[in-house]
Amino acid sequence: MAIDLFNTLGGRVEALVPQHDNELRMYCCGPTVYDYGHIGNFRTFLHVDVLRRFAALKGMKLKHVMNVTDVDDKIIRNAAAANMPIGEYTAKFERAFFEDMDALGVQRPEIIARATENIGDMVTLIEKLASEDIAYKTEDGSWYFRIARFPDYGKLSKKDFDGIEDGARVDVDEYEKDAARDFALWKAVKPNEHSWDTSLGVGRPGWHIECSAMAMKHLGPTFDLHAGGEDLTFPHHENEIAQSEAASHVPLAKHWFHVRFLLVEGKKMSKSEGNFYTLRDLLLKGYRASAIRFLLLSVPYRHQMNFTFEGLTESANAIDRLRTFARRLDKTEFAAGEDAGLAALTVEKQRLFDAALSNDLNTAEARAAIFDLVRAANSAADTGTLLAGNVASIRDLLARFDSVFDVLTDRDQRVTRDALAWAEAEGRLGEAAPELVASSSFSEEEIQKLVDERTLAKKQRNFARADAIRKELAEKGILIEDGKDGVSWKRK
RNA sequence: GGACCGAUGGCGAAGUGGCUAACGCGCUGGUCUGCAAAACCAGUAUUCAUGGGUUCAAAUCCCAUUCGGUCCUCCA
Repeated sequence: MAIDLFNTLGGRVEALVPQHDNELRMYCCGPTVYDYGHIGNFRTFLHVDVLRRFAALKGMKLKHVMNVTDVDDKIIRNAAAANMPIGEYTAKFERAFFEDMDALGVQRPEIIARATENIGDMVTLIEKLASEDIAYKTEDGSWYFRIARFPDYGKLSKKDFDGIEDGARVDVDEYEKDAARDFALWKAVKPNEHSWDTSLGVGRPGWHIECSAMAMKHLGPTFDLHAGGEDLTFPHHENEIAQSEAASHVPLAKHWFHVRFLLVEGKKMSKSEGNFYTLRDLLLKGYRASAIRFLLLSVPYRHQMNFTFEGLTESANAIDRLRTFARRLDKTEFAAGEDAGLAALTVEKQRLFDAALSNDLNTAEARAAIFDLVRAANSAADTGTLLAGNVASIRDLLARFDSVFDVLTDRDQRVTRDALAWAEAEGRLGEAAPELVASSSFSEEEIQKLVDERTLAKKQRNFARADAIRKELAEKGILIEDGKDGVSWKRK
C-alpha cells in the first residue's frame, strides 16, 4: 500500500512512490544554525521524521538529505556580536541542534550537507544559469536570477506575478536589479564579511542556491520529495524550483511536503508575545522530551496545532498509560492459549494504524488505533482472556507504533540530565525548575532504599510509616505502585 | 489591501454528505486495594463559531459575518 500524501505542487493528495529502486530520495530544509532551535522548528523536523520512519516501515529505502545553513546574515551578525569566527559560532549551534534532535528521537538524515562545504557546486550552478543569461551580475558584483526567463515561476505557491500586489513590500535598496522580484544568487562581499573568492567574484551564496546545488548533487536533478515548514513555500522553495529547473530543464521534486505552523497557548509564537520556547527552555521547566515529541506529533502535520503546557502534561500522562501497558505485557505470566477475538482485534487495529498513516500521515488516527488496542488488551488481561498466544502480536503492533512514534523507551531521564548539565555549563541553571534539580540529584539507590523500607513497613502493617515514605517520595516526583508482582516505582 | 487555510465536549483533537460524533487528558461514581497507584466498568457534546441556504439527509456542500493562522523577499 502506498503512502498518500498531500502535494503542495498539485494542491491535492497524491501517492508517494519512489522513482528509483524503491528508494525514497528526499530533501528537507534544515536549520540555520544561528541560535537554539525552538519548538516550531522541531514540529517540522518531527513530522519529517514520521514520514521517513513510516516510509521505512512500508519497506522503502531512504536517502534523505538535509542541509545545514552555516552562513547567512544572522550568523554573520550574531558571530560578530559574540566576537567569534563564524565557523566556531555555527559549530556550537549545529552541535546543539543535533543534540536536540537526538533528545526528541529524530533520526539523522543519511546525508548532512553544509552550505560552506559546497560553495563550488553553487558556483557551478550559477555559472550554468549565467551561460543561458538567466543569471546576471549587477554593478556591485552580486548575481541575480532573472525571473522573466522562468515562465513557471509561481507554480508552487500558486502566485500570479503579473503586476505588483497591493501592499506588497518592495525592497528599494536593490535598485540595480532588472526586476523587483529577481532574487540574489550570489551576494557581493561587504566589508569584514566572511567571503569566498570564486569565478563569480568575491562574495557569498544567496539563501536559496545552497539547497538547489546540494539537493541535485546528492539526489540528482529530479527526486521524490522536498520538505520544509509552510513559510518556505514562498519564496524559498519557489526560488529553488526556478534556479534548479532553469538549469536542469526537468522538475526538481515530484512531491512538496509542507508542515503547518503551530500556535503556543492559542497565539502565534513570538518573542514579543513571550510565548517563544526552545526545546531547552521546556526541558528546564521539567517537561519530558517524550511528552514534547508526542504532543508535537499528535496533531497531523497539515493542521495548525495549539501547543500548550497543559497539553504537555496530558501527553506525558498518555505516554505513561502506554508504557504501563507495555510493562504489564512483559511482566505478566499469561495463561496458555490464544483468544481469537483479541487476536482479530489486534489485526484490525494494525490495519487501522497503517491506513491512518497511509492517509496523509494522520497521526491522530494512528494514535487512536493504539489506544483502542491498549484498552481492549487491558480489559482482556483483567478478565483473563488475554492469553499467552496473544502477546506476540500485540507486542508487534506496539513495536510498529513505536517505530514511528518512538515514545515507549524511556530516555527522558538522560535527556533531562543532559539539559541540566548544559544549563550549568552555560550559567543558566537558575532557569531550571527547583524540583527538577532536586529530583535529578536523587539517586536510584536512595530511592530503592526508601522503597524497600516502605515495603518492610507494610509487611509489618506499619501503614503510617509506609504512607509517610510514599508521601516523601511523591514530593520528589517518585510514584509508587504496589502490584501483584511486587512494588515498582516511576518518576512522575 | 490581495491570495490561501482553519473554528468540533472542561482541555487537546479525529471525522469532511447518511449507523449511538473516534482517541487522549481531566472530572464524577463503582470494582480492586490496608489506603493509594495501575487497570477495568459506567457517566461526562441531542451537538460540531454565528446567521442564512442547498439536500430525503450537513459537523461535513454554498453564501455572509466574527475570530485565529500562513504567505505577499532570507521566519520551521
